[in-house]
Amino acid sequence: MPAVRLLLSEKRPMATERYNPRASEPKWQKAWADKKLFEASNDDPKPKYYVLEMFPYPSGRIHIGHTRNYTMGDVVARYKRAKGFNVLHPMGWDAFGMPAENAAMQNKVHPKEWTYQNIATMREQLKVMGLSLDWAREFATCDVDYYHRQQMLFLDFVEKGLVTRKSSKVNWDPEDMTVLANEQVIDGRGWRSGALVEQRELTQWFFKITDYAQDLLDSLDGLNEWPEKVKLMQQNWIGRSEGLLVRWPLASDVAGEHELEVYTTRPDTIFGASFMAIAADHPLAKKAAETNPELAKFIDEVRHMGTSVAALETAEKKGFDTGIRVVHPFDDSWTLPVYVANFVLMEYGTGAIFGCPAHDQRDLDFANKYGLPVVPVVMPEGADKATFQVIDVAYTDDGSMINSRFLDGKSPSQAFDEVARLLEQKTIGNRPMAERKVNFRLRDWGISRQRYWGCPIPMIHCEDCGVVPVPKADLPVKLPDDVDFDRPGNPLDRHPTWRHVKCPQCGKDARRETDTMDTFVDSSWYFARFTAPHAHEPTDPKAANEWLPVDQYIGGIEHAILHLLYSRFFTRAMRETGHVDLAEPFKGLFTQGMVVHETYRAGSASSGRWLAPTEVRLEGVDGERRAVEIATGEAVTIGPLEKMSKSKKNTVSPEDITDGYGADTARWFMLSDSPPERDVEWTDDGAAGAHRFMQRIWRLVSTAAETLAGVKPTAAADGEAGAVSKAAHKILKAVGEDIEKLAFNRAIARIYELANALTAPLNEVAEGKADPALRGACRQAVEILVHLIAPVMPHLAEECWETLGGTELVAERPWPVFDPALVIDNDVTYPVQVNGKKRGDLTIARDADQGAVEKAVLALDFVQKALEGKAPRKVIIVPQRIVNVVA
RNA sequence: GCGGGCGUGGCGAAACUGGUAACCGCACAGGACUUAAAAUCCUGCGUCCUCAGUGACUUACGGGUUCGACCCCCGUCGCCCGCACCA
Repeated sequence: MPAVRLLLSEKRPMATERYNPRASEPKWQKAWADKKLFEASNDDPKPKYYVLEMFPYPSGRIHIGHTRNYTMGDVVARYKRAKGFNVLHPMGWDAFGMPAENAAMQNKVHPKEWTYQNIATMREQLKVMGLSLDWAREFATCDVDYYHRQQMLFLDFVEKGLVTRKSSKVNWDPEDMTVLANEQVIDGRGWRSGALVEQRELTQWFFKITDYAQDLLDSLDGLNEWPEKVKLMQQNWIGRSEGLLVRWPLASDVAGEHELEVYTTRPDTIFGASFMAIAADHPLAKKAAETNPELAKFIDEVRHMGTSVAALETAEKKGFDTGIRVVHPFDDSWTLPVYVANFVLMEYGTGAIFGCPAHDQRDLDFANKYGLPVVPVVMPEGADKATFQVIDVAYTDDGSMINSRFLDGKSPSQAFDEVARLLEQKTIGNRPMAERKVNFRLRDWGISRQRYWGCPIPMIHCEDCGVVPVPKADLPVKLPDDVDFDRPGNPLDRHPTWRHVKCPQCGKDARRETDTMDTFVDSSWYFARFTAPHAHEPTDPKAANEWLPVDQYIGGIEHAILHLLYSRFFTRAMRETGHVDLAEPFKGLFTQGMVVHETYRAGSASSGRWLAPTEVRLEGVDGERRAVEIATGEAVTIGPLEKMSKSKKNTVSPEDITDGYGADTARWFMLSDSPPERDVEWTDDGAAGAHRFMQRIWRLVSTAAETLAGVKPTAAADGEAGAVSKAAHKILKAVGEDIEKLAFNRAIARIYELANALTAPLNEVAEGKADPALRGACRQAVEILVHLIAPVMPHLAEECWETLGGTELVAERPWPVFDPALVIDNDVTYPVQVNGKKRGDLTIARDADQGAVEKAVLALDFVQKALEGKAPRKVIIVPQRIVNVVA
């Protein structure tokens, strides 16, 4: 091959060899690393910029979705660095979690070994991408060094009263002998074992996130660089509601109880009440069941139904009359029955409600089933009080009160206030009959997991002293290495020695807490640790306060609620304990779309074998796309675009692209075309197109390097050279703005435009037809082009820059500055509309006043013709935009 | 059920948020170069028509507001996401 190439280059002196990314990319990566260009200093006086992508779980290999995420962050990091910021762009590993233990059980490999091997593999994969990461700050959450600090934080939180231990209902997998998160329960069964999940009462550790519910809700308003969608999701998750606690007197005492407390957001409908409903595990229900075997049986049934999520969704409303009666707060002669109902949850409010069938669909379904009265108390404006009735659709809108005695005629909100005011004055058992109460859907965060591969909770159980924190001097509580996974359950629990420890208070034999922390704890503060990853304390407050908040956080929408909410809570808790001095960790948030790919099945679309893209050949026949299985030659059904997954085999690995085309092509393709928040479809054609463009840039620049050698870059204002300079400066401005807005697809479209605009002038230069002004303008434009591609195709940019004679690296050069005079044209071309339809153009001096524009427009042929000699009714001139003549 | 989003050429999309609808790319078609192919370069590419114009139509569909609507308002249809017996 070398001989042929030599021949070619002799024949065409300007021809250049194709750019070879496989040779160039490692060279430039080494050059950046040697100069430590991406290692951020905590003492740099430049303004800071912290860009962070959600760190990966070391599952085995980097997924193409990861590379899209990190490429976006990298473009921002490289751009901000060029703009003169001190950029922090770190990377680490969210390394604790179930998959490592599952691997241990299946493949007899220690979770630690499995995890660190995966990290080593994935780190190398990331390095191939040429990301401008500060590897000096790398850590994994399973490093003792990291979880040591997490234990310190935990103890600080305990001291501040931010941690509690309480009993709560959990999903328990009896086969794996562990607690499952709600997401891990599928149709009532454990996602791994397939065993029927039980509800168990377990004593667990909780972070008191509910203490911050109001603040977490209120502060969403200030997060103006967050997607509205994410804020809304968090708002719904926190779920604030304003209502009234109402204490209803029991008609007669039940085992010493003489009131029933309910929570309602609709006290205005109190005269529409027709029954009370309490949860199956409400104390009153339990007491009533003691003397009522039928009721006990019903409660048992409800409990069992409750375990299956699927059953819950379709369950019909069921109730059981306890025989207990309550008295209406406004009418001593009015009693209402108390039911145990399957749709009332003990976890929300007080576990008891009053049912107002006319204005709540569930209550209505229930009332209709059990023949309870349905009395409308709110009617829509204009309805007739005498005839308005509710049959099987509850009325939940606004209106005016009816059938409600002294409330009649008021609005529901007036009635709400009136009921609250009156009941607050009445008393029952020395307490007011009602009080206003804000309720949240948000629950405290249960962090106990009966797992090995997590951060040990640094607490000790002593028979005499109770639960005692591990003294800070004794930290870290290290995970023992000698564990076995032969049996299900938590290996820490059955370890021969690990759990035995002396009580730090009394010195007697005690035992360690064997639960470990939820892995969401690990990811709730890693962004703060990056600011001083080697500090002895969890943070170096000075460094943390200087770097934080993260200016731009980028990751998947799947973390919209849990991870982001927990991190917001953690930052507040860390502020409380003096580790940071801010509440909101992420100033800007961006949620990127997924990388999707077509799916292929041999034969049938519903049951055929899944085929990988590499097993399929695509062909176009009569404009129709068809697919054939390479091995068999048989027809393949092309399925819809789906998230890449192993089960559907529609995955493309980063190496598939980097091995052939190089990292720059992969980076460029993943950011072109689709807006970053939307899904992008991976196609071979698209990747090939990106690679073509990369070669085209190389040809353009290397040709220019020969013909423009020694030419001084100079902007021109007029003529052909002026057009080149204007194009370059306009696009320079636009690309900067687009990157600031993370509109990478638009930035890339602009770069294509610049390359297109430079092609003809550069040909002229190459053919020796260009004057000095054009040569200077072209030289400058090419240099701008190289800097514009640098954030996305950093290796190619370095190669180009070197070819142009640059001595520094592009990675250490400033972003070029556009000349404001060159981005405005002297002339404006107005589209001219007649009655709102475009009929032609008018090109006129930019500074022409409205009178001059109007005069020129009215003189145009097509305007004259349209007006038929009459005067226009109106001429609308929007400066620099458009002219509309109304005939 | 509740909350939110989206719908633009064959495809991914753009339109400075009320001012020329379709930038840029992919695919496709024609041409140049070549013995040939690849690569590269040039041209065309929303639909329709009396194949031409300063033409008609066109942003899911139907209305409205406006000099002017992909953008705002009302209604209909379709797709997607989140939460879900939350009182």
